[in-house]
Amino acid sequence: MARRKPPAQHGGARSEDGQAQTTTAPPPLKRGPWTAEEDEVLARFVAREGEGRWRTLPRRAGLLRCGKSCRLRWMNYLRPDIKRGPIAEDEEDLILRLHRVLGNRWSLIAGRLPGRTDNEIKNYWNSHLSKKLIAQGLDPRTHMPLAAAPGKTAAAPGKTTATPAVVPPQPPPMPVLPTSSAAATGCDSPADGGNDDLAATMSLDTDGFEGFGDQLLADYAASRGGFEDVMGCPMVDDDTFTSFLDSLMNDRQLAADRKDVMNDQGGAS
DNA sequence: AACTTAGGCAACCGCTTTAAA
DNA sequence: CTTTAAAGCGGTTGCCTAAGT
Repeated sequence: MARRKPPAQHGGARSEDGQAQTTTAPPPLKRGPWTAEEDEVLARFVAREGEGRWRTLPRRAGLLRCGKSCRLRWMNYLRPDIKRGPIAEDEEDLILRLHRVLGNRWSLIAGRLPGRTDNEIKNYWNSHLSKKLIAQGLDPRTHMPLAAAPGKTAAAPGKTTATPAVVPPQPPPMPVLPTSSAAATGCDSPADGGNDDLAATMSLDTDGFEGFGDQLLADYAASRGGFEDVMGCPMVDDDTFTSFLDSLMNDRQLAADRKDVMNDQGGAS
């Protein structure tokens, strides 16, 4: 399935990055749904030449698509390791837990679900899981009870009897994310719509919020033998981060960690 | 049976980050 | 150090289909 507005003959030639083009009359790029033939051409080309150099790939492969489109098609559909079929219950549970920790970091979440793409998870979240949380009276962005969200008085749609099952009373901890290329620099960029935005939308005190996550990560990392602290951002390697995530996604561990942190903060501040 | 509405999802857009020149 | 190109990411769009009226 795939639809997009028809070629639209780009109102002013633009590159795949949306930047103005100055070069001479490029062939009109095809847009919209991919055909089986195009899929085959792309798959065969990538199998032969490997991934990368997406910008020049269409020309080399003989496709009338922009490189971005080729990359997306490959990443989200043609890659051989992509898992097909509905999201399993355990996968759904994992997504929920990861989202509670990571927020809308779809690529990071997808990285922990082998065979699933960020796009797939994002779509699944928006169409299924967010509604599921709302039905449980939880804010899908914060995983906090809707009624308790500051500035919001409205209860869940089906408010009356549908009280949330088990509600974590604290905000999700937000560690620095050193995994994957995008997060390789450690500190989250305020401009990437990541944790800072999330913190803001959670209407939480930012310092307390960050302190909470950092403190939790610090405690954890310390228990693992410590870590560097660069520019105020704890830096951990991928293994540590993975373990950290694992621990966060273990409810009992999470509860214990949170209790410790809350005790620390309650007594210190 | 015909029409309307809502859900699902692939693809595109715009922006940021990273790497190379 | 600055500029530019390439890649990656999250948000959004819009079509198809199923469900509802």
